[in-house]
Amino acid sequence: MAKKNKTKYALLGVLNTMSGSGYDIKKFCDSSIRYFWNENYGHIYPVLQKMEEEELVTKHVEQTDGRPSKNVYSITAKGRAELDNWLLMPVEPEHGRSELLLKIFWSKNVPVEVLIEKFMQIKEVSEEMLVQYAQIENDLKAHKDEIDKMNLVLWISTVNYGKHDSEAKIKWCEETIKSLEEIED
Amino acid sequence: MAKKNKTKYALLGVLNTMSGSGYDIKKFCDSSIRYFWNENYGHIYPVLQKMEEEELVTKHVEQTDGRPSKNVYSITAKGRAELDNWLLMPVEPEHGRSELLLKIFWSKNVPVEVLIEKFMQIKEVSEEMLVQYAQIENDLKAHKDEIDKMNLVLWISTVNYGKHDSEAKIKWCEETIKSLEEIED
DNA sequence: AAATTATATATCACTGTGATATATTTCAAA
DNA sequence: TTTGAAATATATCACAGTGATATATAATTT
Repeated sequence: MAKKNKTKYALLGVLNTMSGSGYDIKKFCDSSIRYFWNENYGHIYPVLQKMEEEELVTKHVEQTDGRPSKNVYSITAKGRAELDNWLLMPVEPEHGRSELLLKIFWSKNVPVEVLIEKFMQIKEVSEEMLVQYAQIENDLKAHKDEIDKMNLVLWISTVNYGKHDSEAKIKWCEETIKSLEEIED
Repeated sequence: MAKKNKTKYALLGVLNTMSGSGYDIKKFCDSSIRYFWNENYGHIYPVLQKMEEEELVTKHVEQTDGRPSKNVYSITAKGRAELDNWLLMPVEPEHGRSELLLKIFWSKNVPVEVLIEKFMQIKEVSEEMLVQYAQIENDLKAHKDEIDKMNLVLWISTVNYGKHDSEAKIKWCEETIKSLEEIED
């Protein structure tokens, strides 16, 4: 019927690593999985409440003075089972919507020089991303003694995905620019 | 505030090529841009209505016997201007959510053999995609005399994106499988 | 002292998704 | 031949996801 709720699994994954509030979860996401997954409060809070009802997590309220009291969530055995089960299920095919490709597809009346300029910009952004991924990989390898062996391989694999993706985009831009230049003649 | 409506531009792009009903538009999308853009009726019909109100398209009702009467939409000068304007604007950065990478990130307790098996499956799917993209490219080149020169370059570029993307995934799978095998020892 | 950043939760309006409902024609297989 | 599947055509629902905004206060920086 509707799209399947994947935020649930992102939150279960975080809570399987640490207990924390919605705010803590958001911070964790932003600092670790942000390159391929982003969460926002508008979803975190309602999904946490729903998961509590489903007994996938438990809530305990921490009183603080001044600040709003903190709702600390922890994963339950049932939640862990749900996560493990999801991890083994095949990934649902992602149709995705690429605004970039949509624009290119409809751009026949855009002047060639403007298009070439745009592809050069895309190439530059991809080159910057490549530098960022290399940095993350270095950071991971620098802390390799503190990270679980298995996690290290998996986390480096996700970074590697980004590297291959950026490299592919760069090559694609170069090839497209070349064929656009051939039109101009 | 909310996410920006991109369906609008997809529909304007289609209607810039041909006039037609919601049904026609859906068919066009499924047969041309499906690899990077998918539209569904749940969105096409309300967005068409809204665009009519904004005078980006006009509707004329075609009576048919038996079947529901067909609402044929055509793009207006205002709609064409809106499309042209959007085409020149930079692409909004896509954060995207990759269920695949999310799963890998949380998979430290999944047995290594199971993970390797999963990566082999992903590799196979990417190899199949590569074949499909090659086929589309051949089809395009076979009809190159009927296609506008500029469109041919742009459409082949979008197919090429898919090819580079698949190739990158294949390489990534091979590398990850290799590093997973090294853990097993 | 003032301004900014960090902590913390909640809600709104909107976009996007995929299933389902409804109804008829046309064509092919049993 | 009739049964049924596929194509034509529109509409609607429940839910998922987004990003901005509202509301408060503490700690830190300027």
